Amino acid sequence: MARSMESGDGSNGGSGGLMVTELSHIKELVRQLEAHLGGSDEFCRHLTTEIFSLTERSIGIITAASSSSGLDARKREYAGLASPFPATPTSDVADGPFRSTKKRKVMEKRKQQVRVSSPRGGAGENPVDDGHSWRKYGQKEILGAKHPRGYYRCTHRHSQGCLATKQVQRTDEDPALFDVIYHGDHTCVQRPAVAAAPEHNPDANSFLQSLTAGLTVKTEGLPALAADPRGWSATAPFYLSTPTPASGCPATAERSPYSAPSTSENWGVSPATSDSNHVASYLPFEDAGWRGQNELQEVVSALVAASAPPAPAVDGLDELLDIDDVDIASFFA
DNA sequence: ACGATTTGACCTTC
DNA sequence: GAAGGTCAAATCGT
Repeated sequence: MARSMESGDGSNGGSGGLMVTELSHIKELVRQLEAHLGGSDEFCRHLTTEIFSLTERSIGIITAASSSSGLDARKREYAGLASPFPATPTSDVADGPFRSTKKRKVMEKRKQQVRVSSPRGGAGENPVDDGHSWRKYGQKEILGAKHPRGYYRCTHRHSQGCLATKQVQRTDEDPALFDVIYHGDHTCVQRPAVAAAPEHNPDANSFLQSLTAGLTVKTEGLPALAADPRGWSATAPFYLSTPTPASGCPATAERSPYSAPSTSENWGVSPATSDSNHVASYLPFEDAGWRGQNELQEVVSALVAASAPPAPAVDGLDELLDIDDVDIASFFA
């Protein structure tokens, strides 16, 4: 979908309208579903409400992205949707790529926060491979957090001056989930080994088909991920991300928008054996075209999470319900 | 031997 | 001074 939204250099022009139409259709179907459900199943009703809200939100995002310059959307992305945490105070000022002292590194301002699951359902030490090769350079116990935060920088930092970094921290509430904060853009060259599956999705129907595929994979391959209590999106195990303008750095370039990985073990992992040849599988940050797409990704991811059947455990359901009440309210605040 | 990880020290910001 | 981010020597894995 992201790809269909891309429509050249990030304008969301043509296909956006189609998508809005299709999303409106989803809305209507959900409304009908809700009507059919009556009062029979509270959880199902909750889900329909959730899906309805997210669909509306998606429409809003598409509309906004296609009618406005990127600034506002990006501000929103940083301020509310993606990052519940205050911006790193030291990250505002640009600086040279290298320094000679131990002066604190000044990060690029661009920042993206996502939540990812462990590829082994929580057993893995690290979240799923995001397609870039990272080198760990530090770990720190964080006050109030149960798990330490790992600091990673791009493997090609020295060879290519790539300044991308990320911080990975296991969430307190669910050890299977990781909070990943990305700083800076990859400027390194990491040639994608494969450009998986659907090459292009020209219209919203493709988007919906792929969304369905994503839902299936999500449901079958991984434990249900509840919508986040703090308004995070649970990053679904499929790629909704998107290709960036052709002029972008190869590391951030092409990938099919949502090639659904087949298992929880291998999704997002490059088939290449060399760590420097990872597929640019999902791109937490990028220019123009990504802006609104990312928001939509979050929306769809959350939609997927909300649509996934809850784990058998009953308490999970209660938690989910509580969480989503807050989440929904925040959407329209 | 080389690259990645670990970990304590150091640095910056608040 | 506390907390978070980074450095770099030591260590580990291949």
